[in-house]
Amino acid sequence: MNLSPRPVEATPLAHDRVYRRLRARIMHGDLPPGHALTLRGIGKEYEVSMTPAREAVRRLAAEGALTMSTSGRISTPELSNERIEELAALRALLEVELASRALPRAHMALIERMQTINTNIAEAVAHRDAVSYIRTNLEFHRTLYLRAQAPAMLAMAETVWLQLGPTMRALYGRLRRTEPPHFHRLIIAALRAGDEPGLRLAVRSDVTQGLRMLAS
Amino acid sequence: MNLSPRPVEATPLAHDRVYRRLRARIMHGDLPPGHALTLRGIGKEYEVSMTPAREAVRRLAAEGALTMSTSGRISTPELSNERIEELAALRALLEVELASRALPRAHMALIERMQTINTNIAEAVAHRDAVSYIRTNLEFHRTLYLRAQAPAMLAMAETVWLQLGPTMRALYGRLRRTEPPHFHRLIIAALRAGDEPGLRLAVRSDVTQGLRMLAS
DNA sequence: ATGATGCGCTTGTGATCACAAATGAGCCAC
DNA sequence: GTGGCTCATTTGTGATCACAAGCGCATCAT
Repeated sequence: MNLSPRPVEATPLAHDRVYRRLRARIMHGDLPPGHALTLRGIGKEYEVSMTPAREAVRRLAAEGALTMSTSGRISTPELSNERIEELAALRALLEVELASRALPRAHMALIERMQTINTNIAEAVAHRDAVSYIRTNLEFHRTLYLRAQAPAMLAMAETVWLQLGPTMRALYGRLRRTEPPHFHRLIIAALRAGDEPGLRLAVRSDVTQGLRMLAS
Repeated sequence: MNLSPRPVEATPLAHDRVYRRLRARIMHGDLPPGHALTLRGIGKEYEVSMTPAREAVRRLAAEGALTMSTSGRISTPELSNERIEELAALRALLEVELASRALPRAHMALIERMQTINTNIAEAVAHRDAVSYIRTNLEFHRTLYLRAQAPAMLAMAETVWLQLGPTMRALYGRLRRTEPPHFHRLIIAALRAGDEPGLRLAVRSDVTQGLRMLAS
């Protein structure tokens, strides 16, 4: 048996580092729709060669976080209105189910953590910081969904978030919002009350409300 | 403007060929759970170098069609019962919605095509051919869902099929089935009648029935 | 017989390179 | 000025290579 003091920290793998950092930037709306990227540029930025950069890009393209033209040029996607509506419907479908599964497992500590995150969201809104707003908003949802104990379902929801990242940045950039998300309070209230139909409605409303106005 | 007689057939790209052929094999149950693969072996089989083979494998691993050990070894996944049940729930969630969206667009020609496919399924069952059974069964579902005009949703459903491919092979291999799928007839009947609740129930039953017995 | 040990070979990773295609800026003709 | 053409540059693709780590088998001691 191997009892040698093997280092615990796994994955110093180059392509995985690049993938994760790029993924976070895209999901959180750091890049606008249609933004162009190059393999050599990515490699230079993350101090790797083209090979791991290409693997990271390929994976993100497969997940819909990046698009590749017929000639292989890389850019963030510019979604059609039909695609946006479909992704919003997917969010509703998946996240309502995730919330419903998380409800029986949601104890008080979780609800309080969500409330804390909600104040951070309000802060991001006050500072007109689109990236912070998107990131904390997703953190609010993910905190709840982690309790659903449904990793494949959560992964699919995150893939949808990823595809919507650049588009959400474009939305929240031009949307002059002043109040923190209203439906988050309804979600928290439904969680406290153990009200499943109310929770499903609140999540569906929160998810579709913001995205309905994306259809410019 | 470019009026040169450019060849119409796009994508002679090596990594894409490898990806598609591997994906089809996995989705249709050509490989059992836990089957090991190597980059050099794949490259040799499809007459490419390691580079495109690795890109194809990475993409399939990202979609859950392959698993990579901490040391990078490649194999088809061996799913836990919890994961199987979660994927079955995802199938139900997504495919019920897809069927529901396809219903108003399903004209007679589509229903007749589905019926033809259904006879092919019966034939595969009669021949005890697991791969043919899985392939024609998925073709039956995809034919319906294509009418939903929801490409992102269909892509997610196919990702679930992909993850279940090897496991479904293992199931249908040991399951001695004699009759063609019963719920397919209910799906067709609901389509003819324009009965949406009946269609949703039939699809959900068909999807969960086969997978419920996967939990050995 | 059983378990540990050591080693050779297989395997994935990432860098580099040659190549072809496409892009875009500059130039020219009208 | 406007439109089309040309060419240098950028960019993605895929092959090859050096390297390190892991797996598995044979060997050996007990």
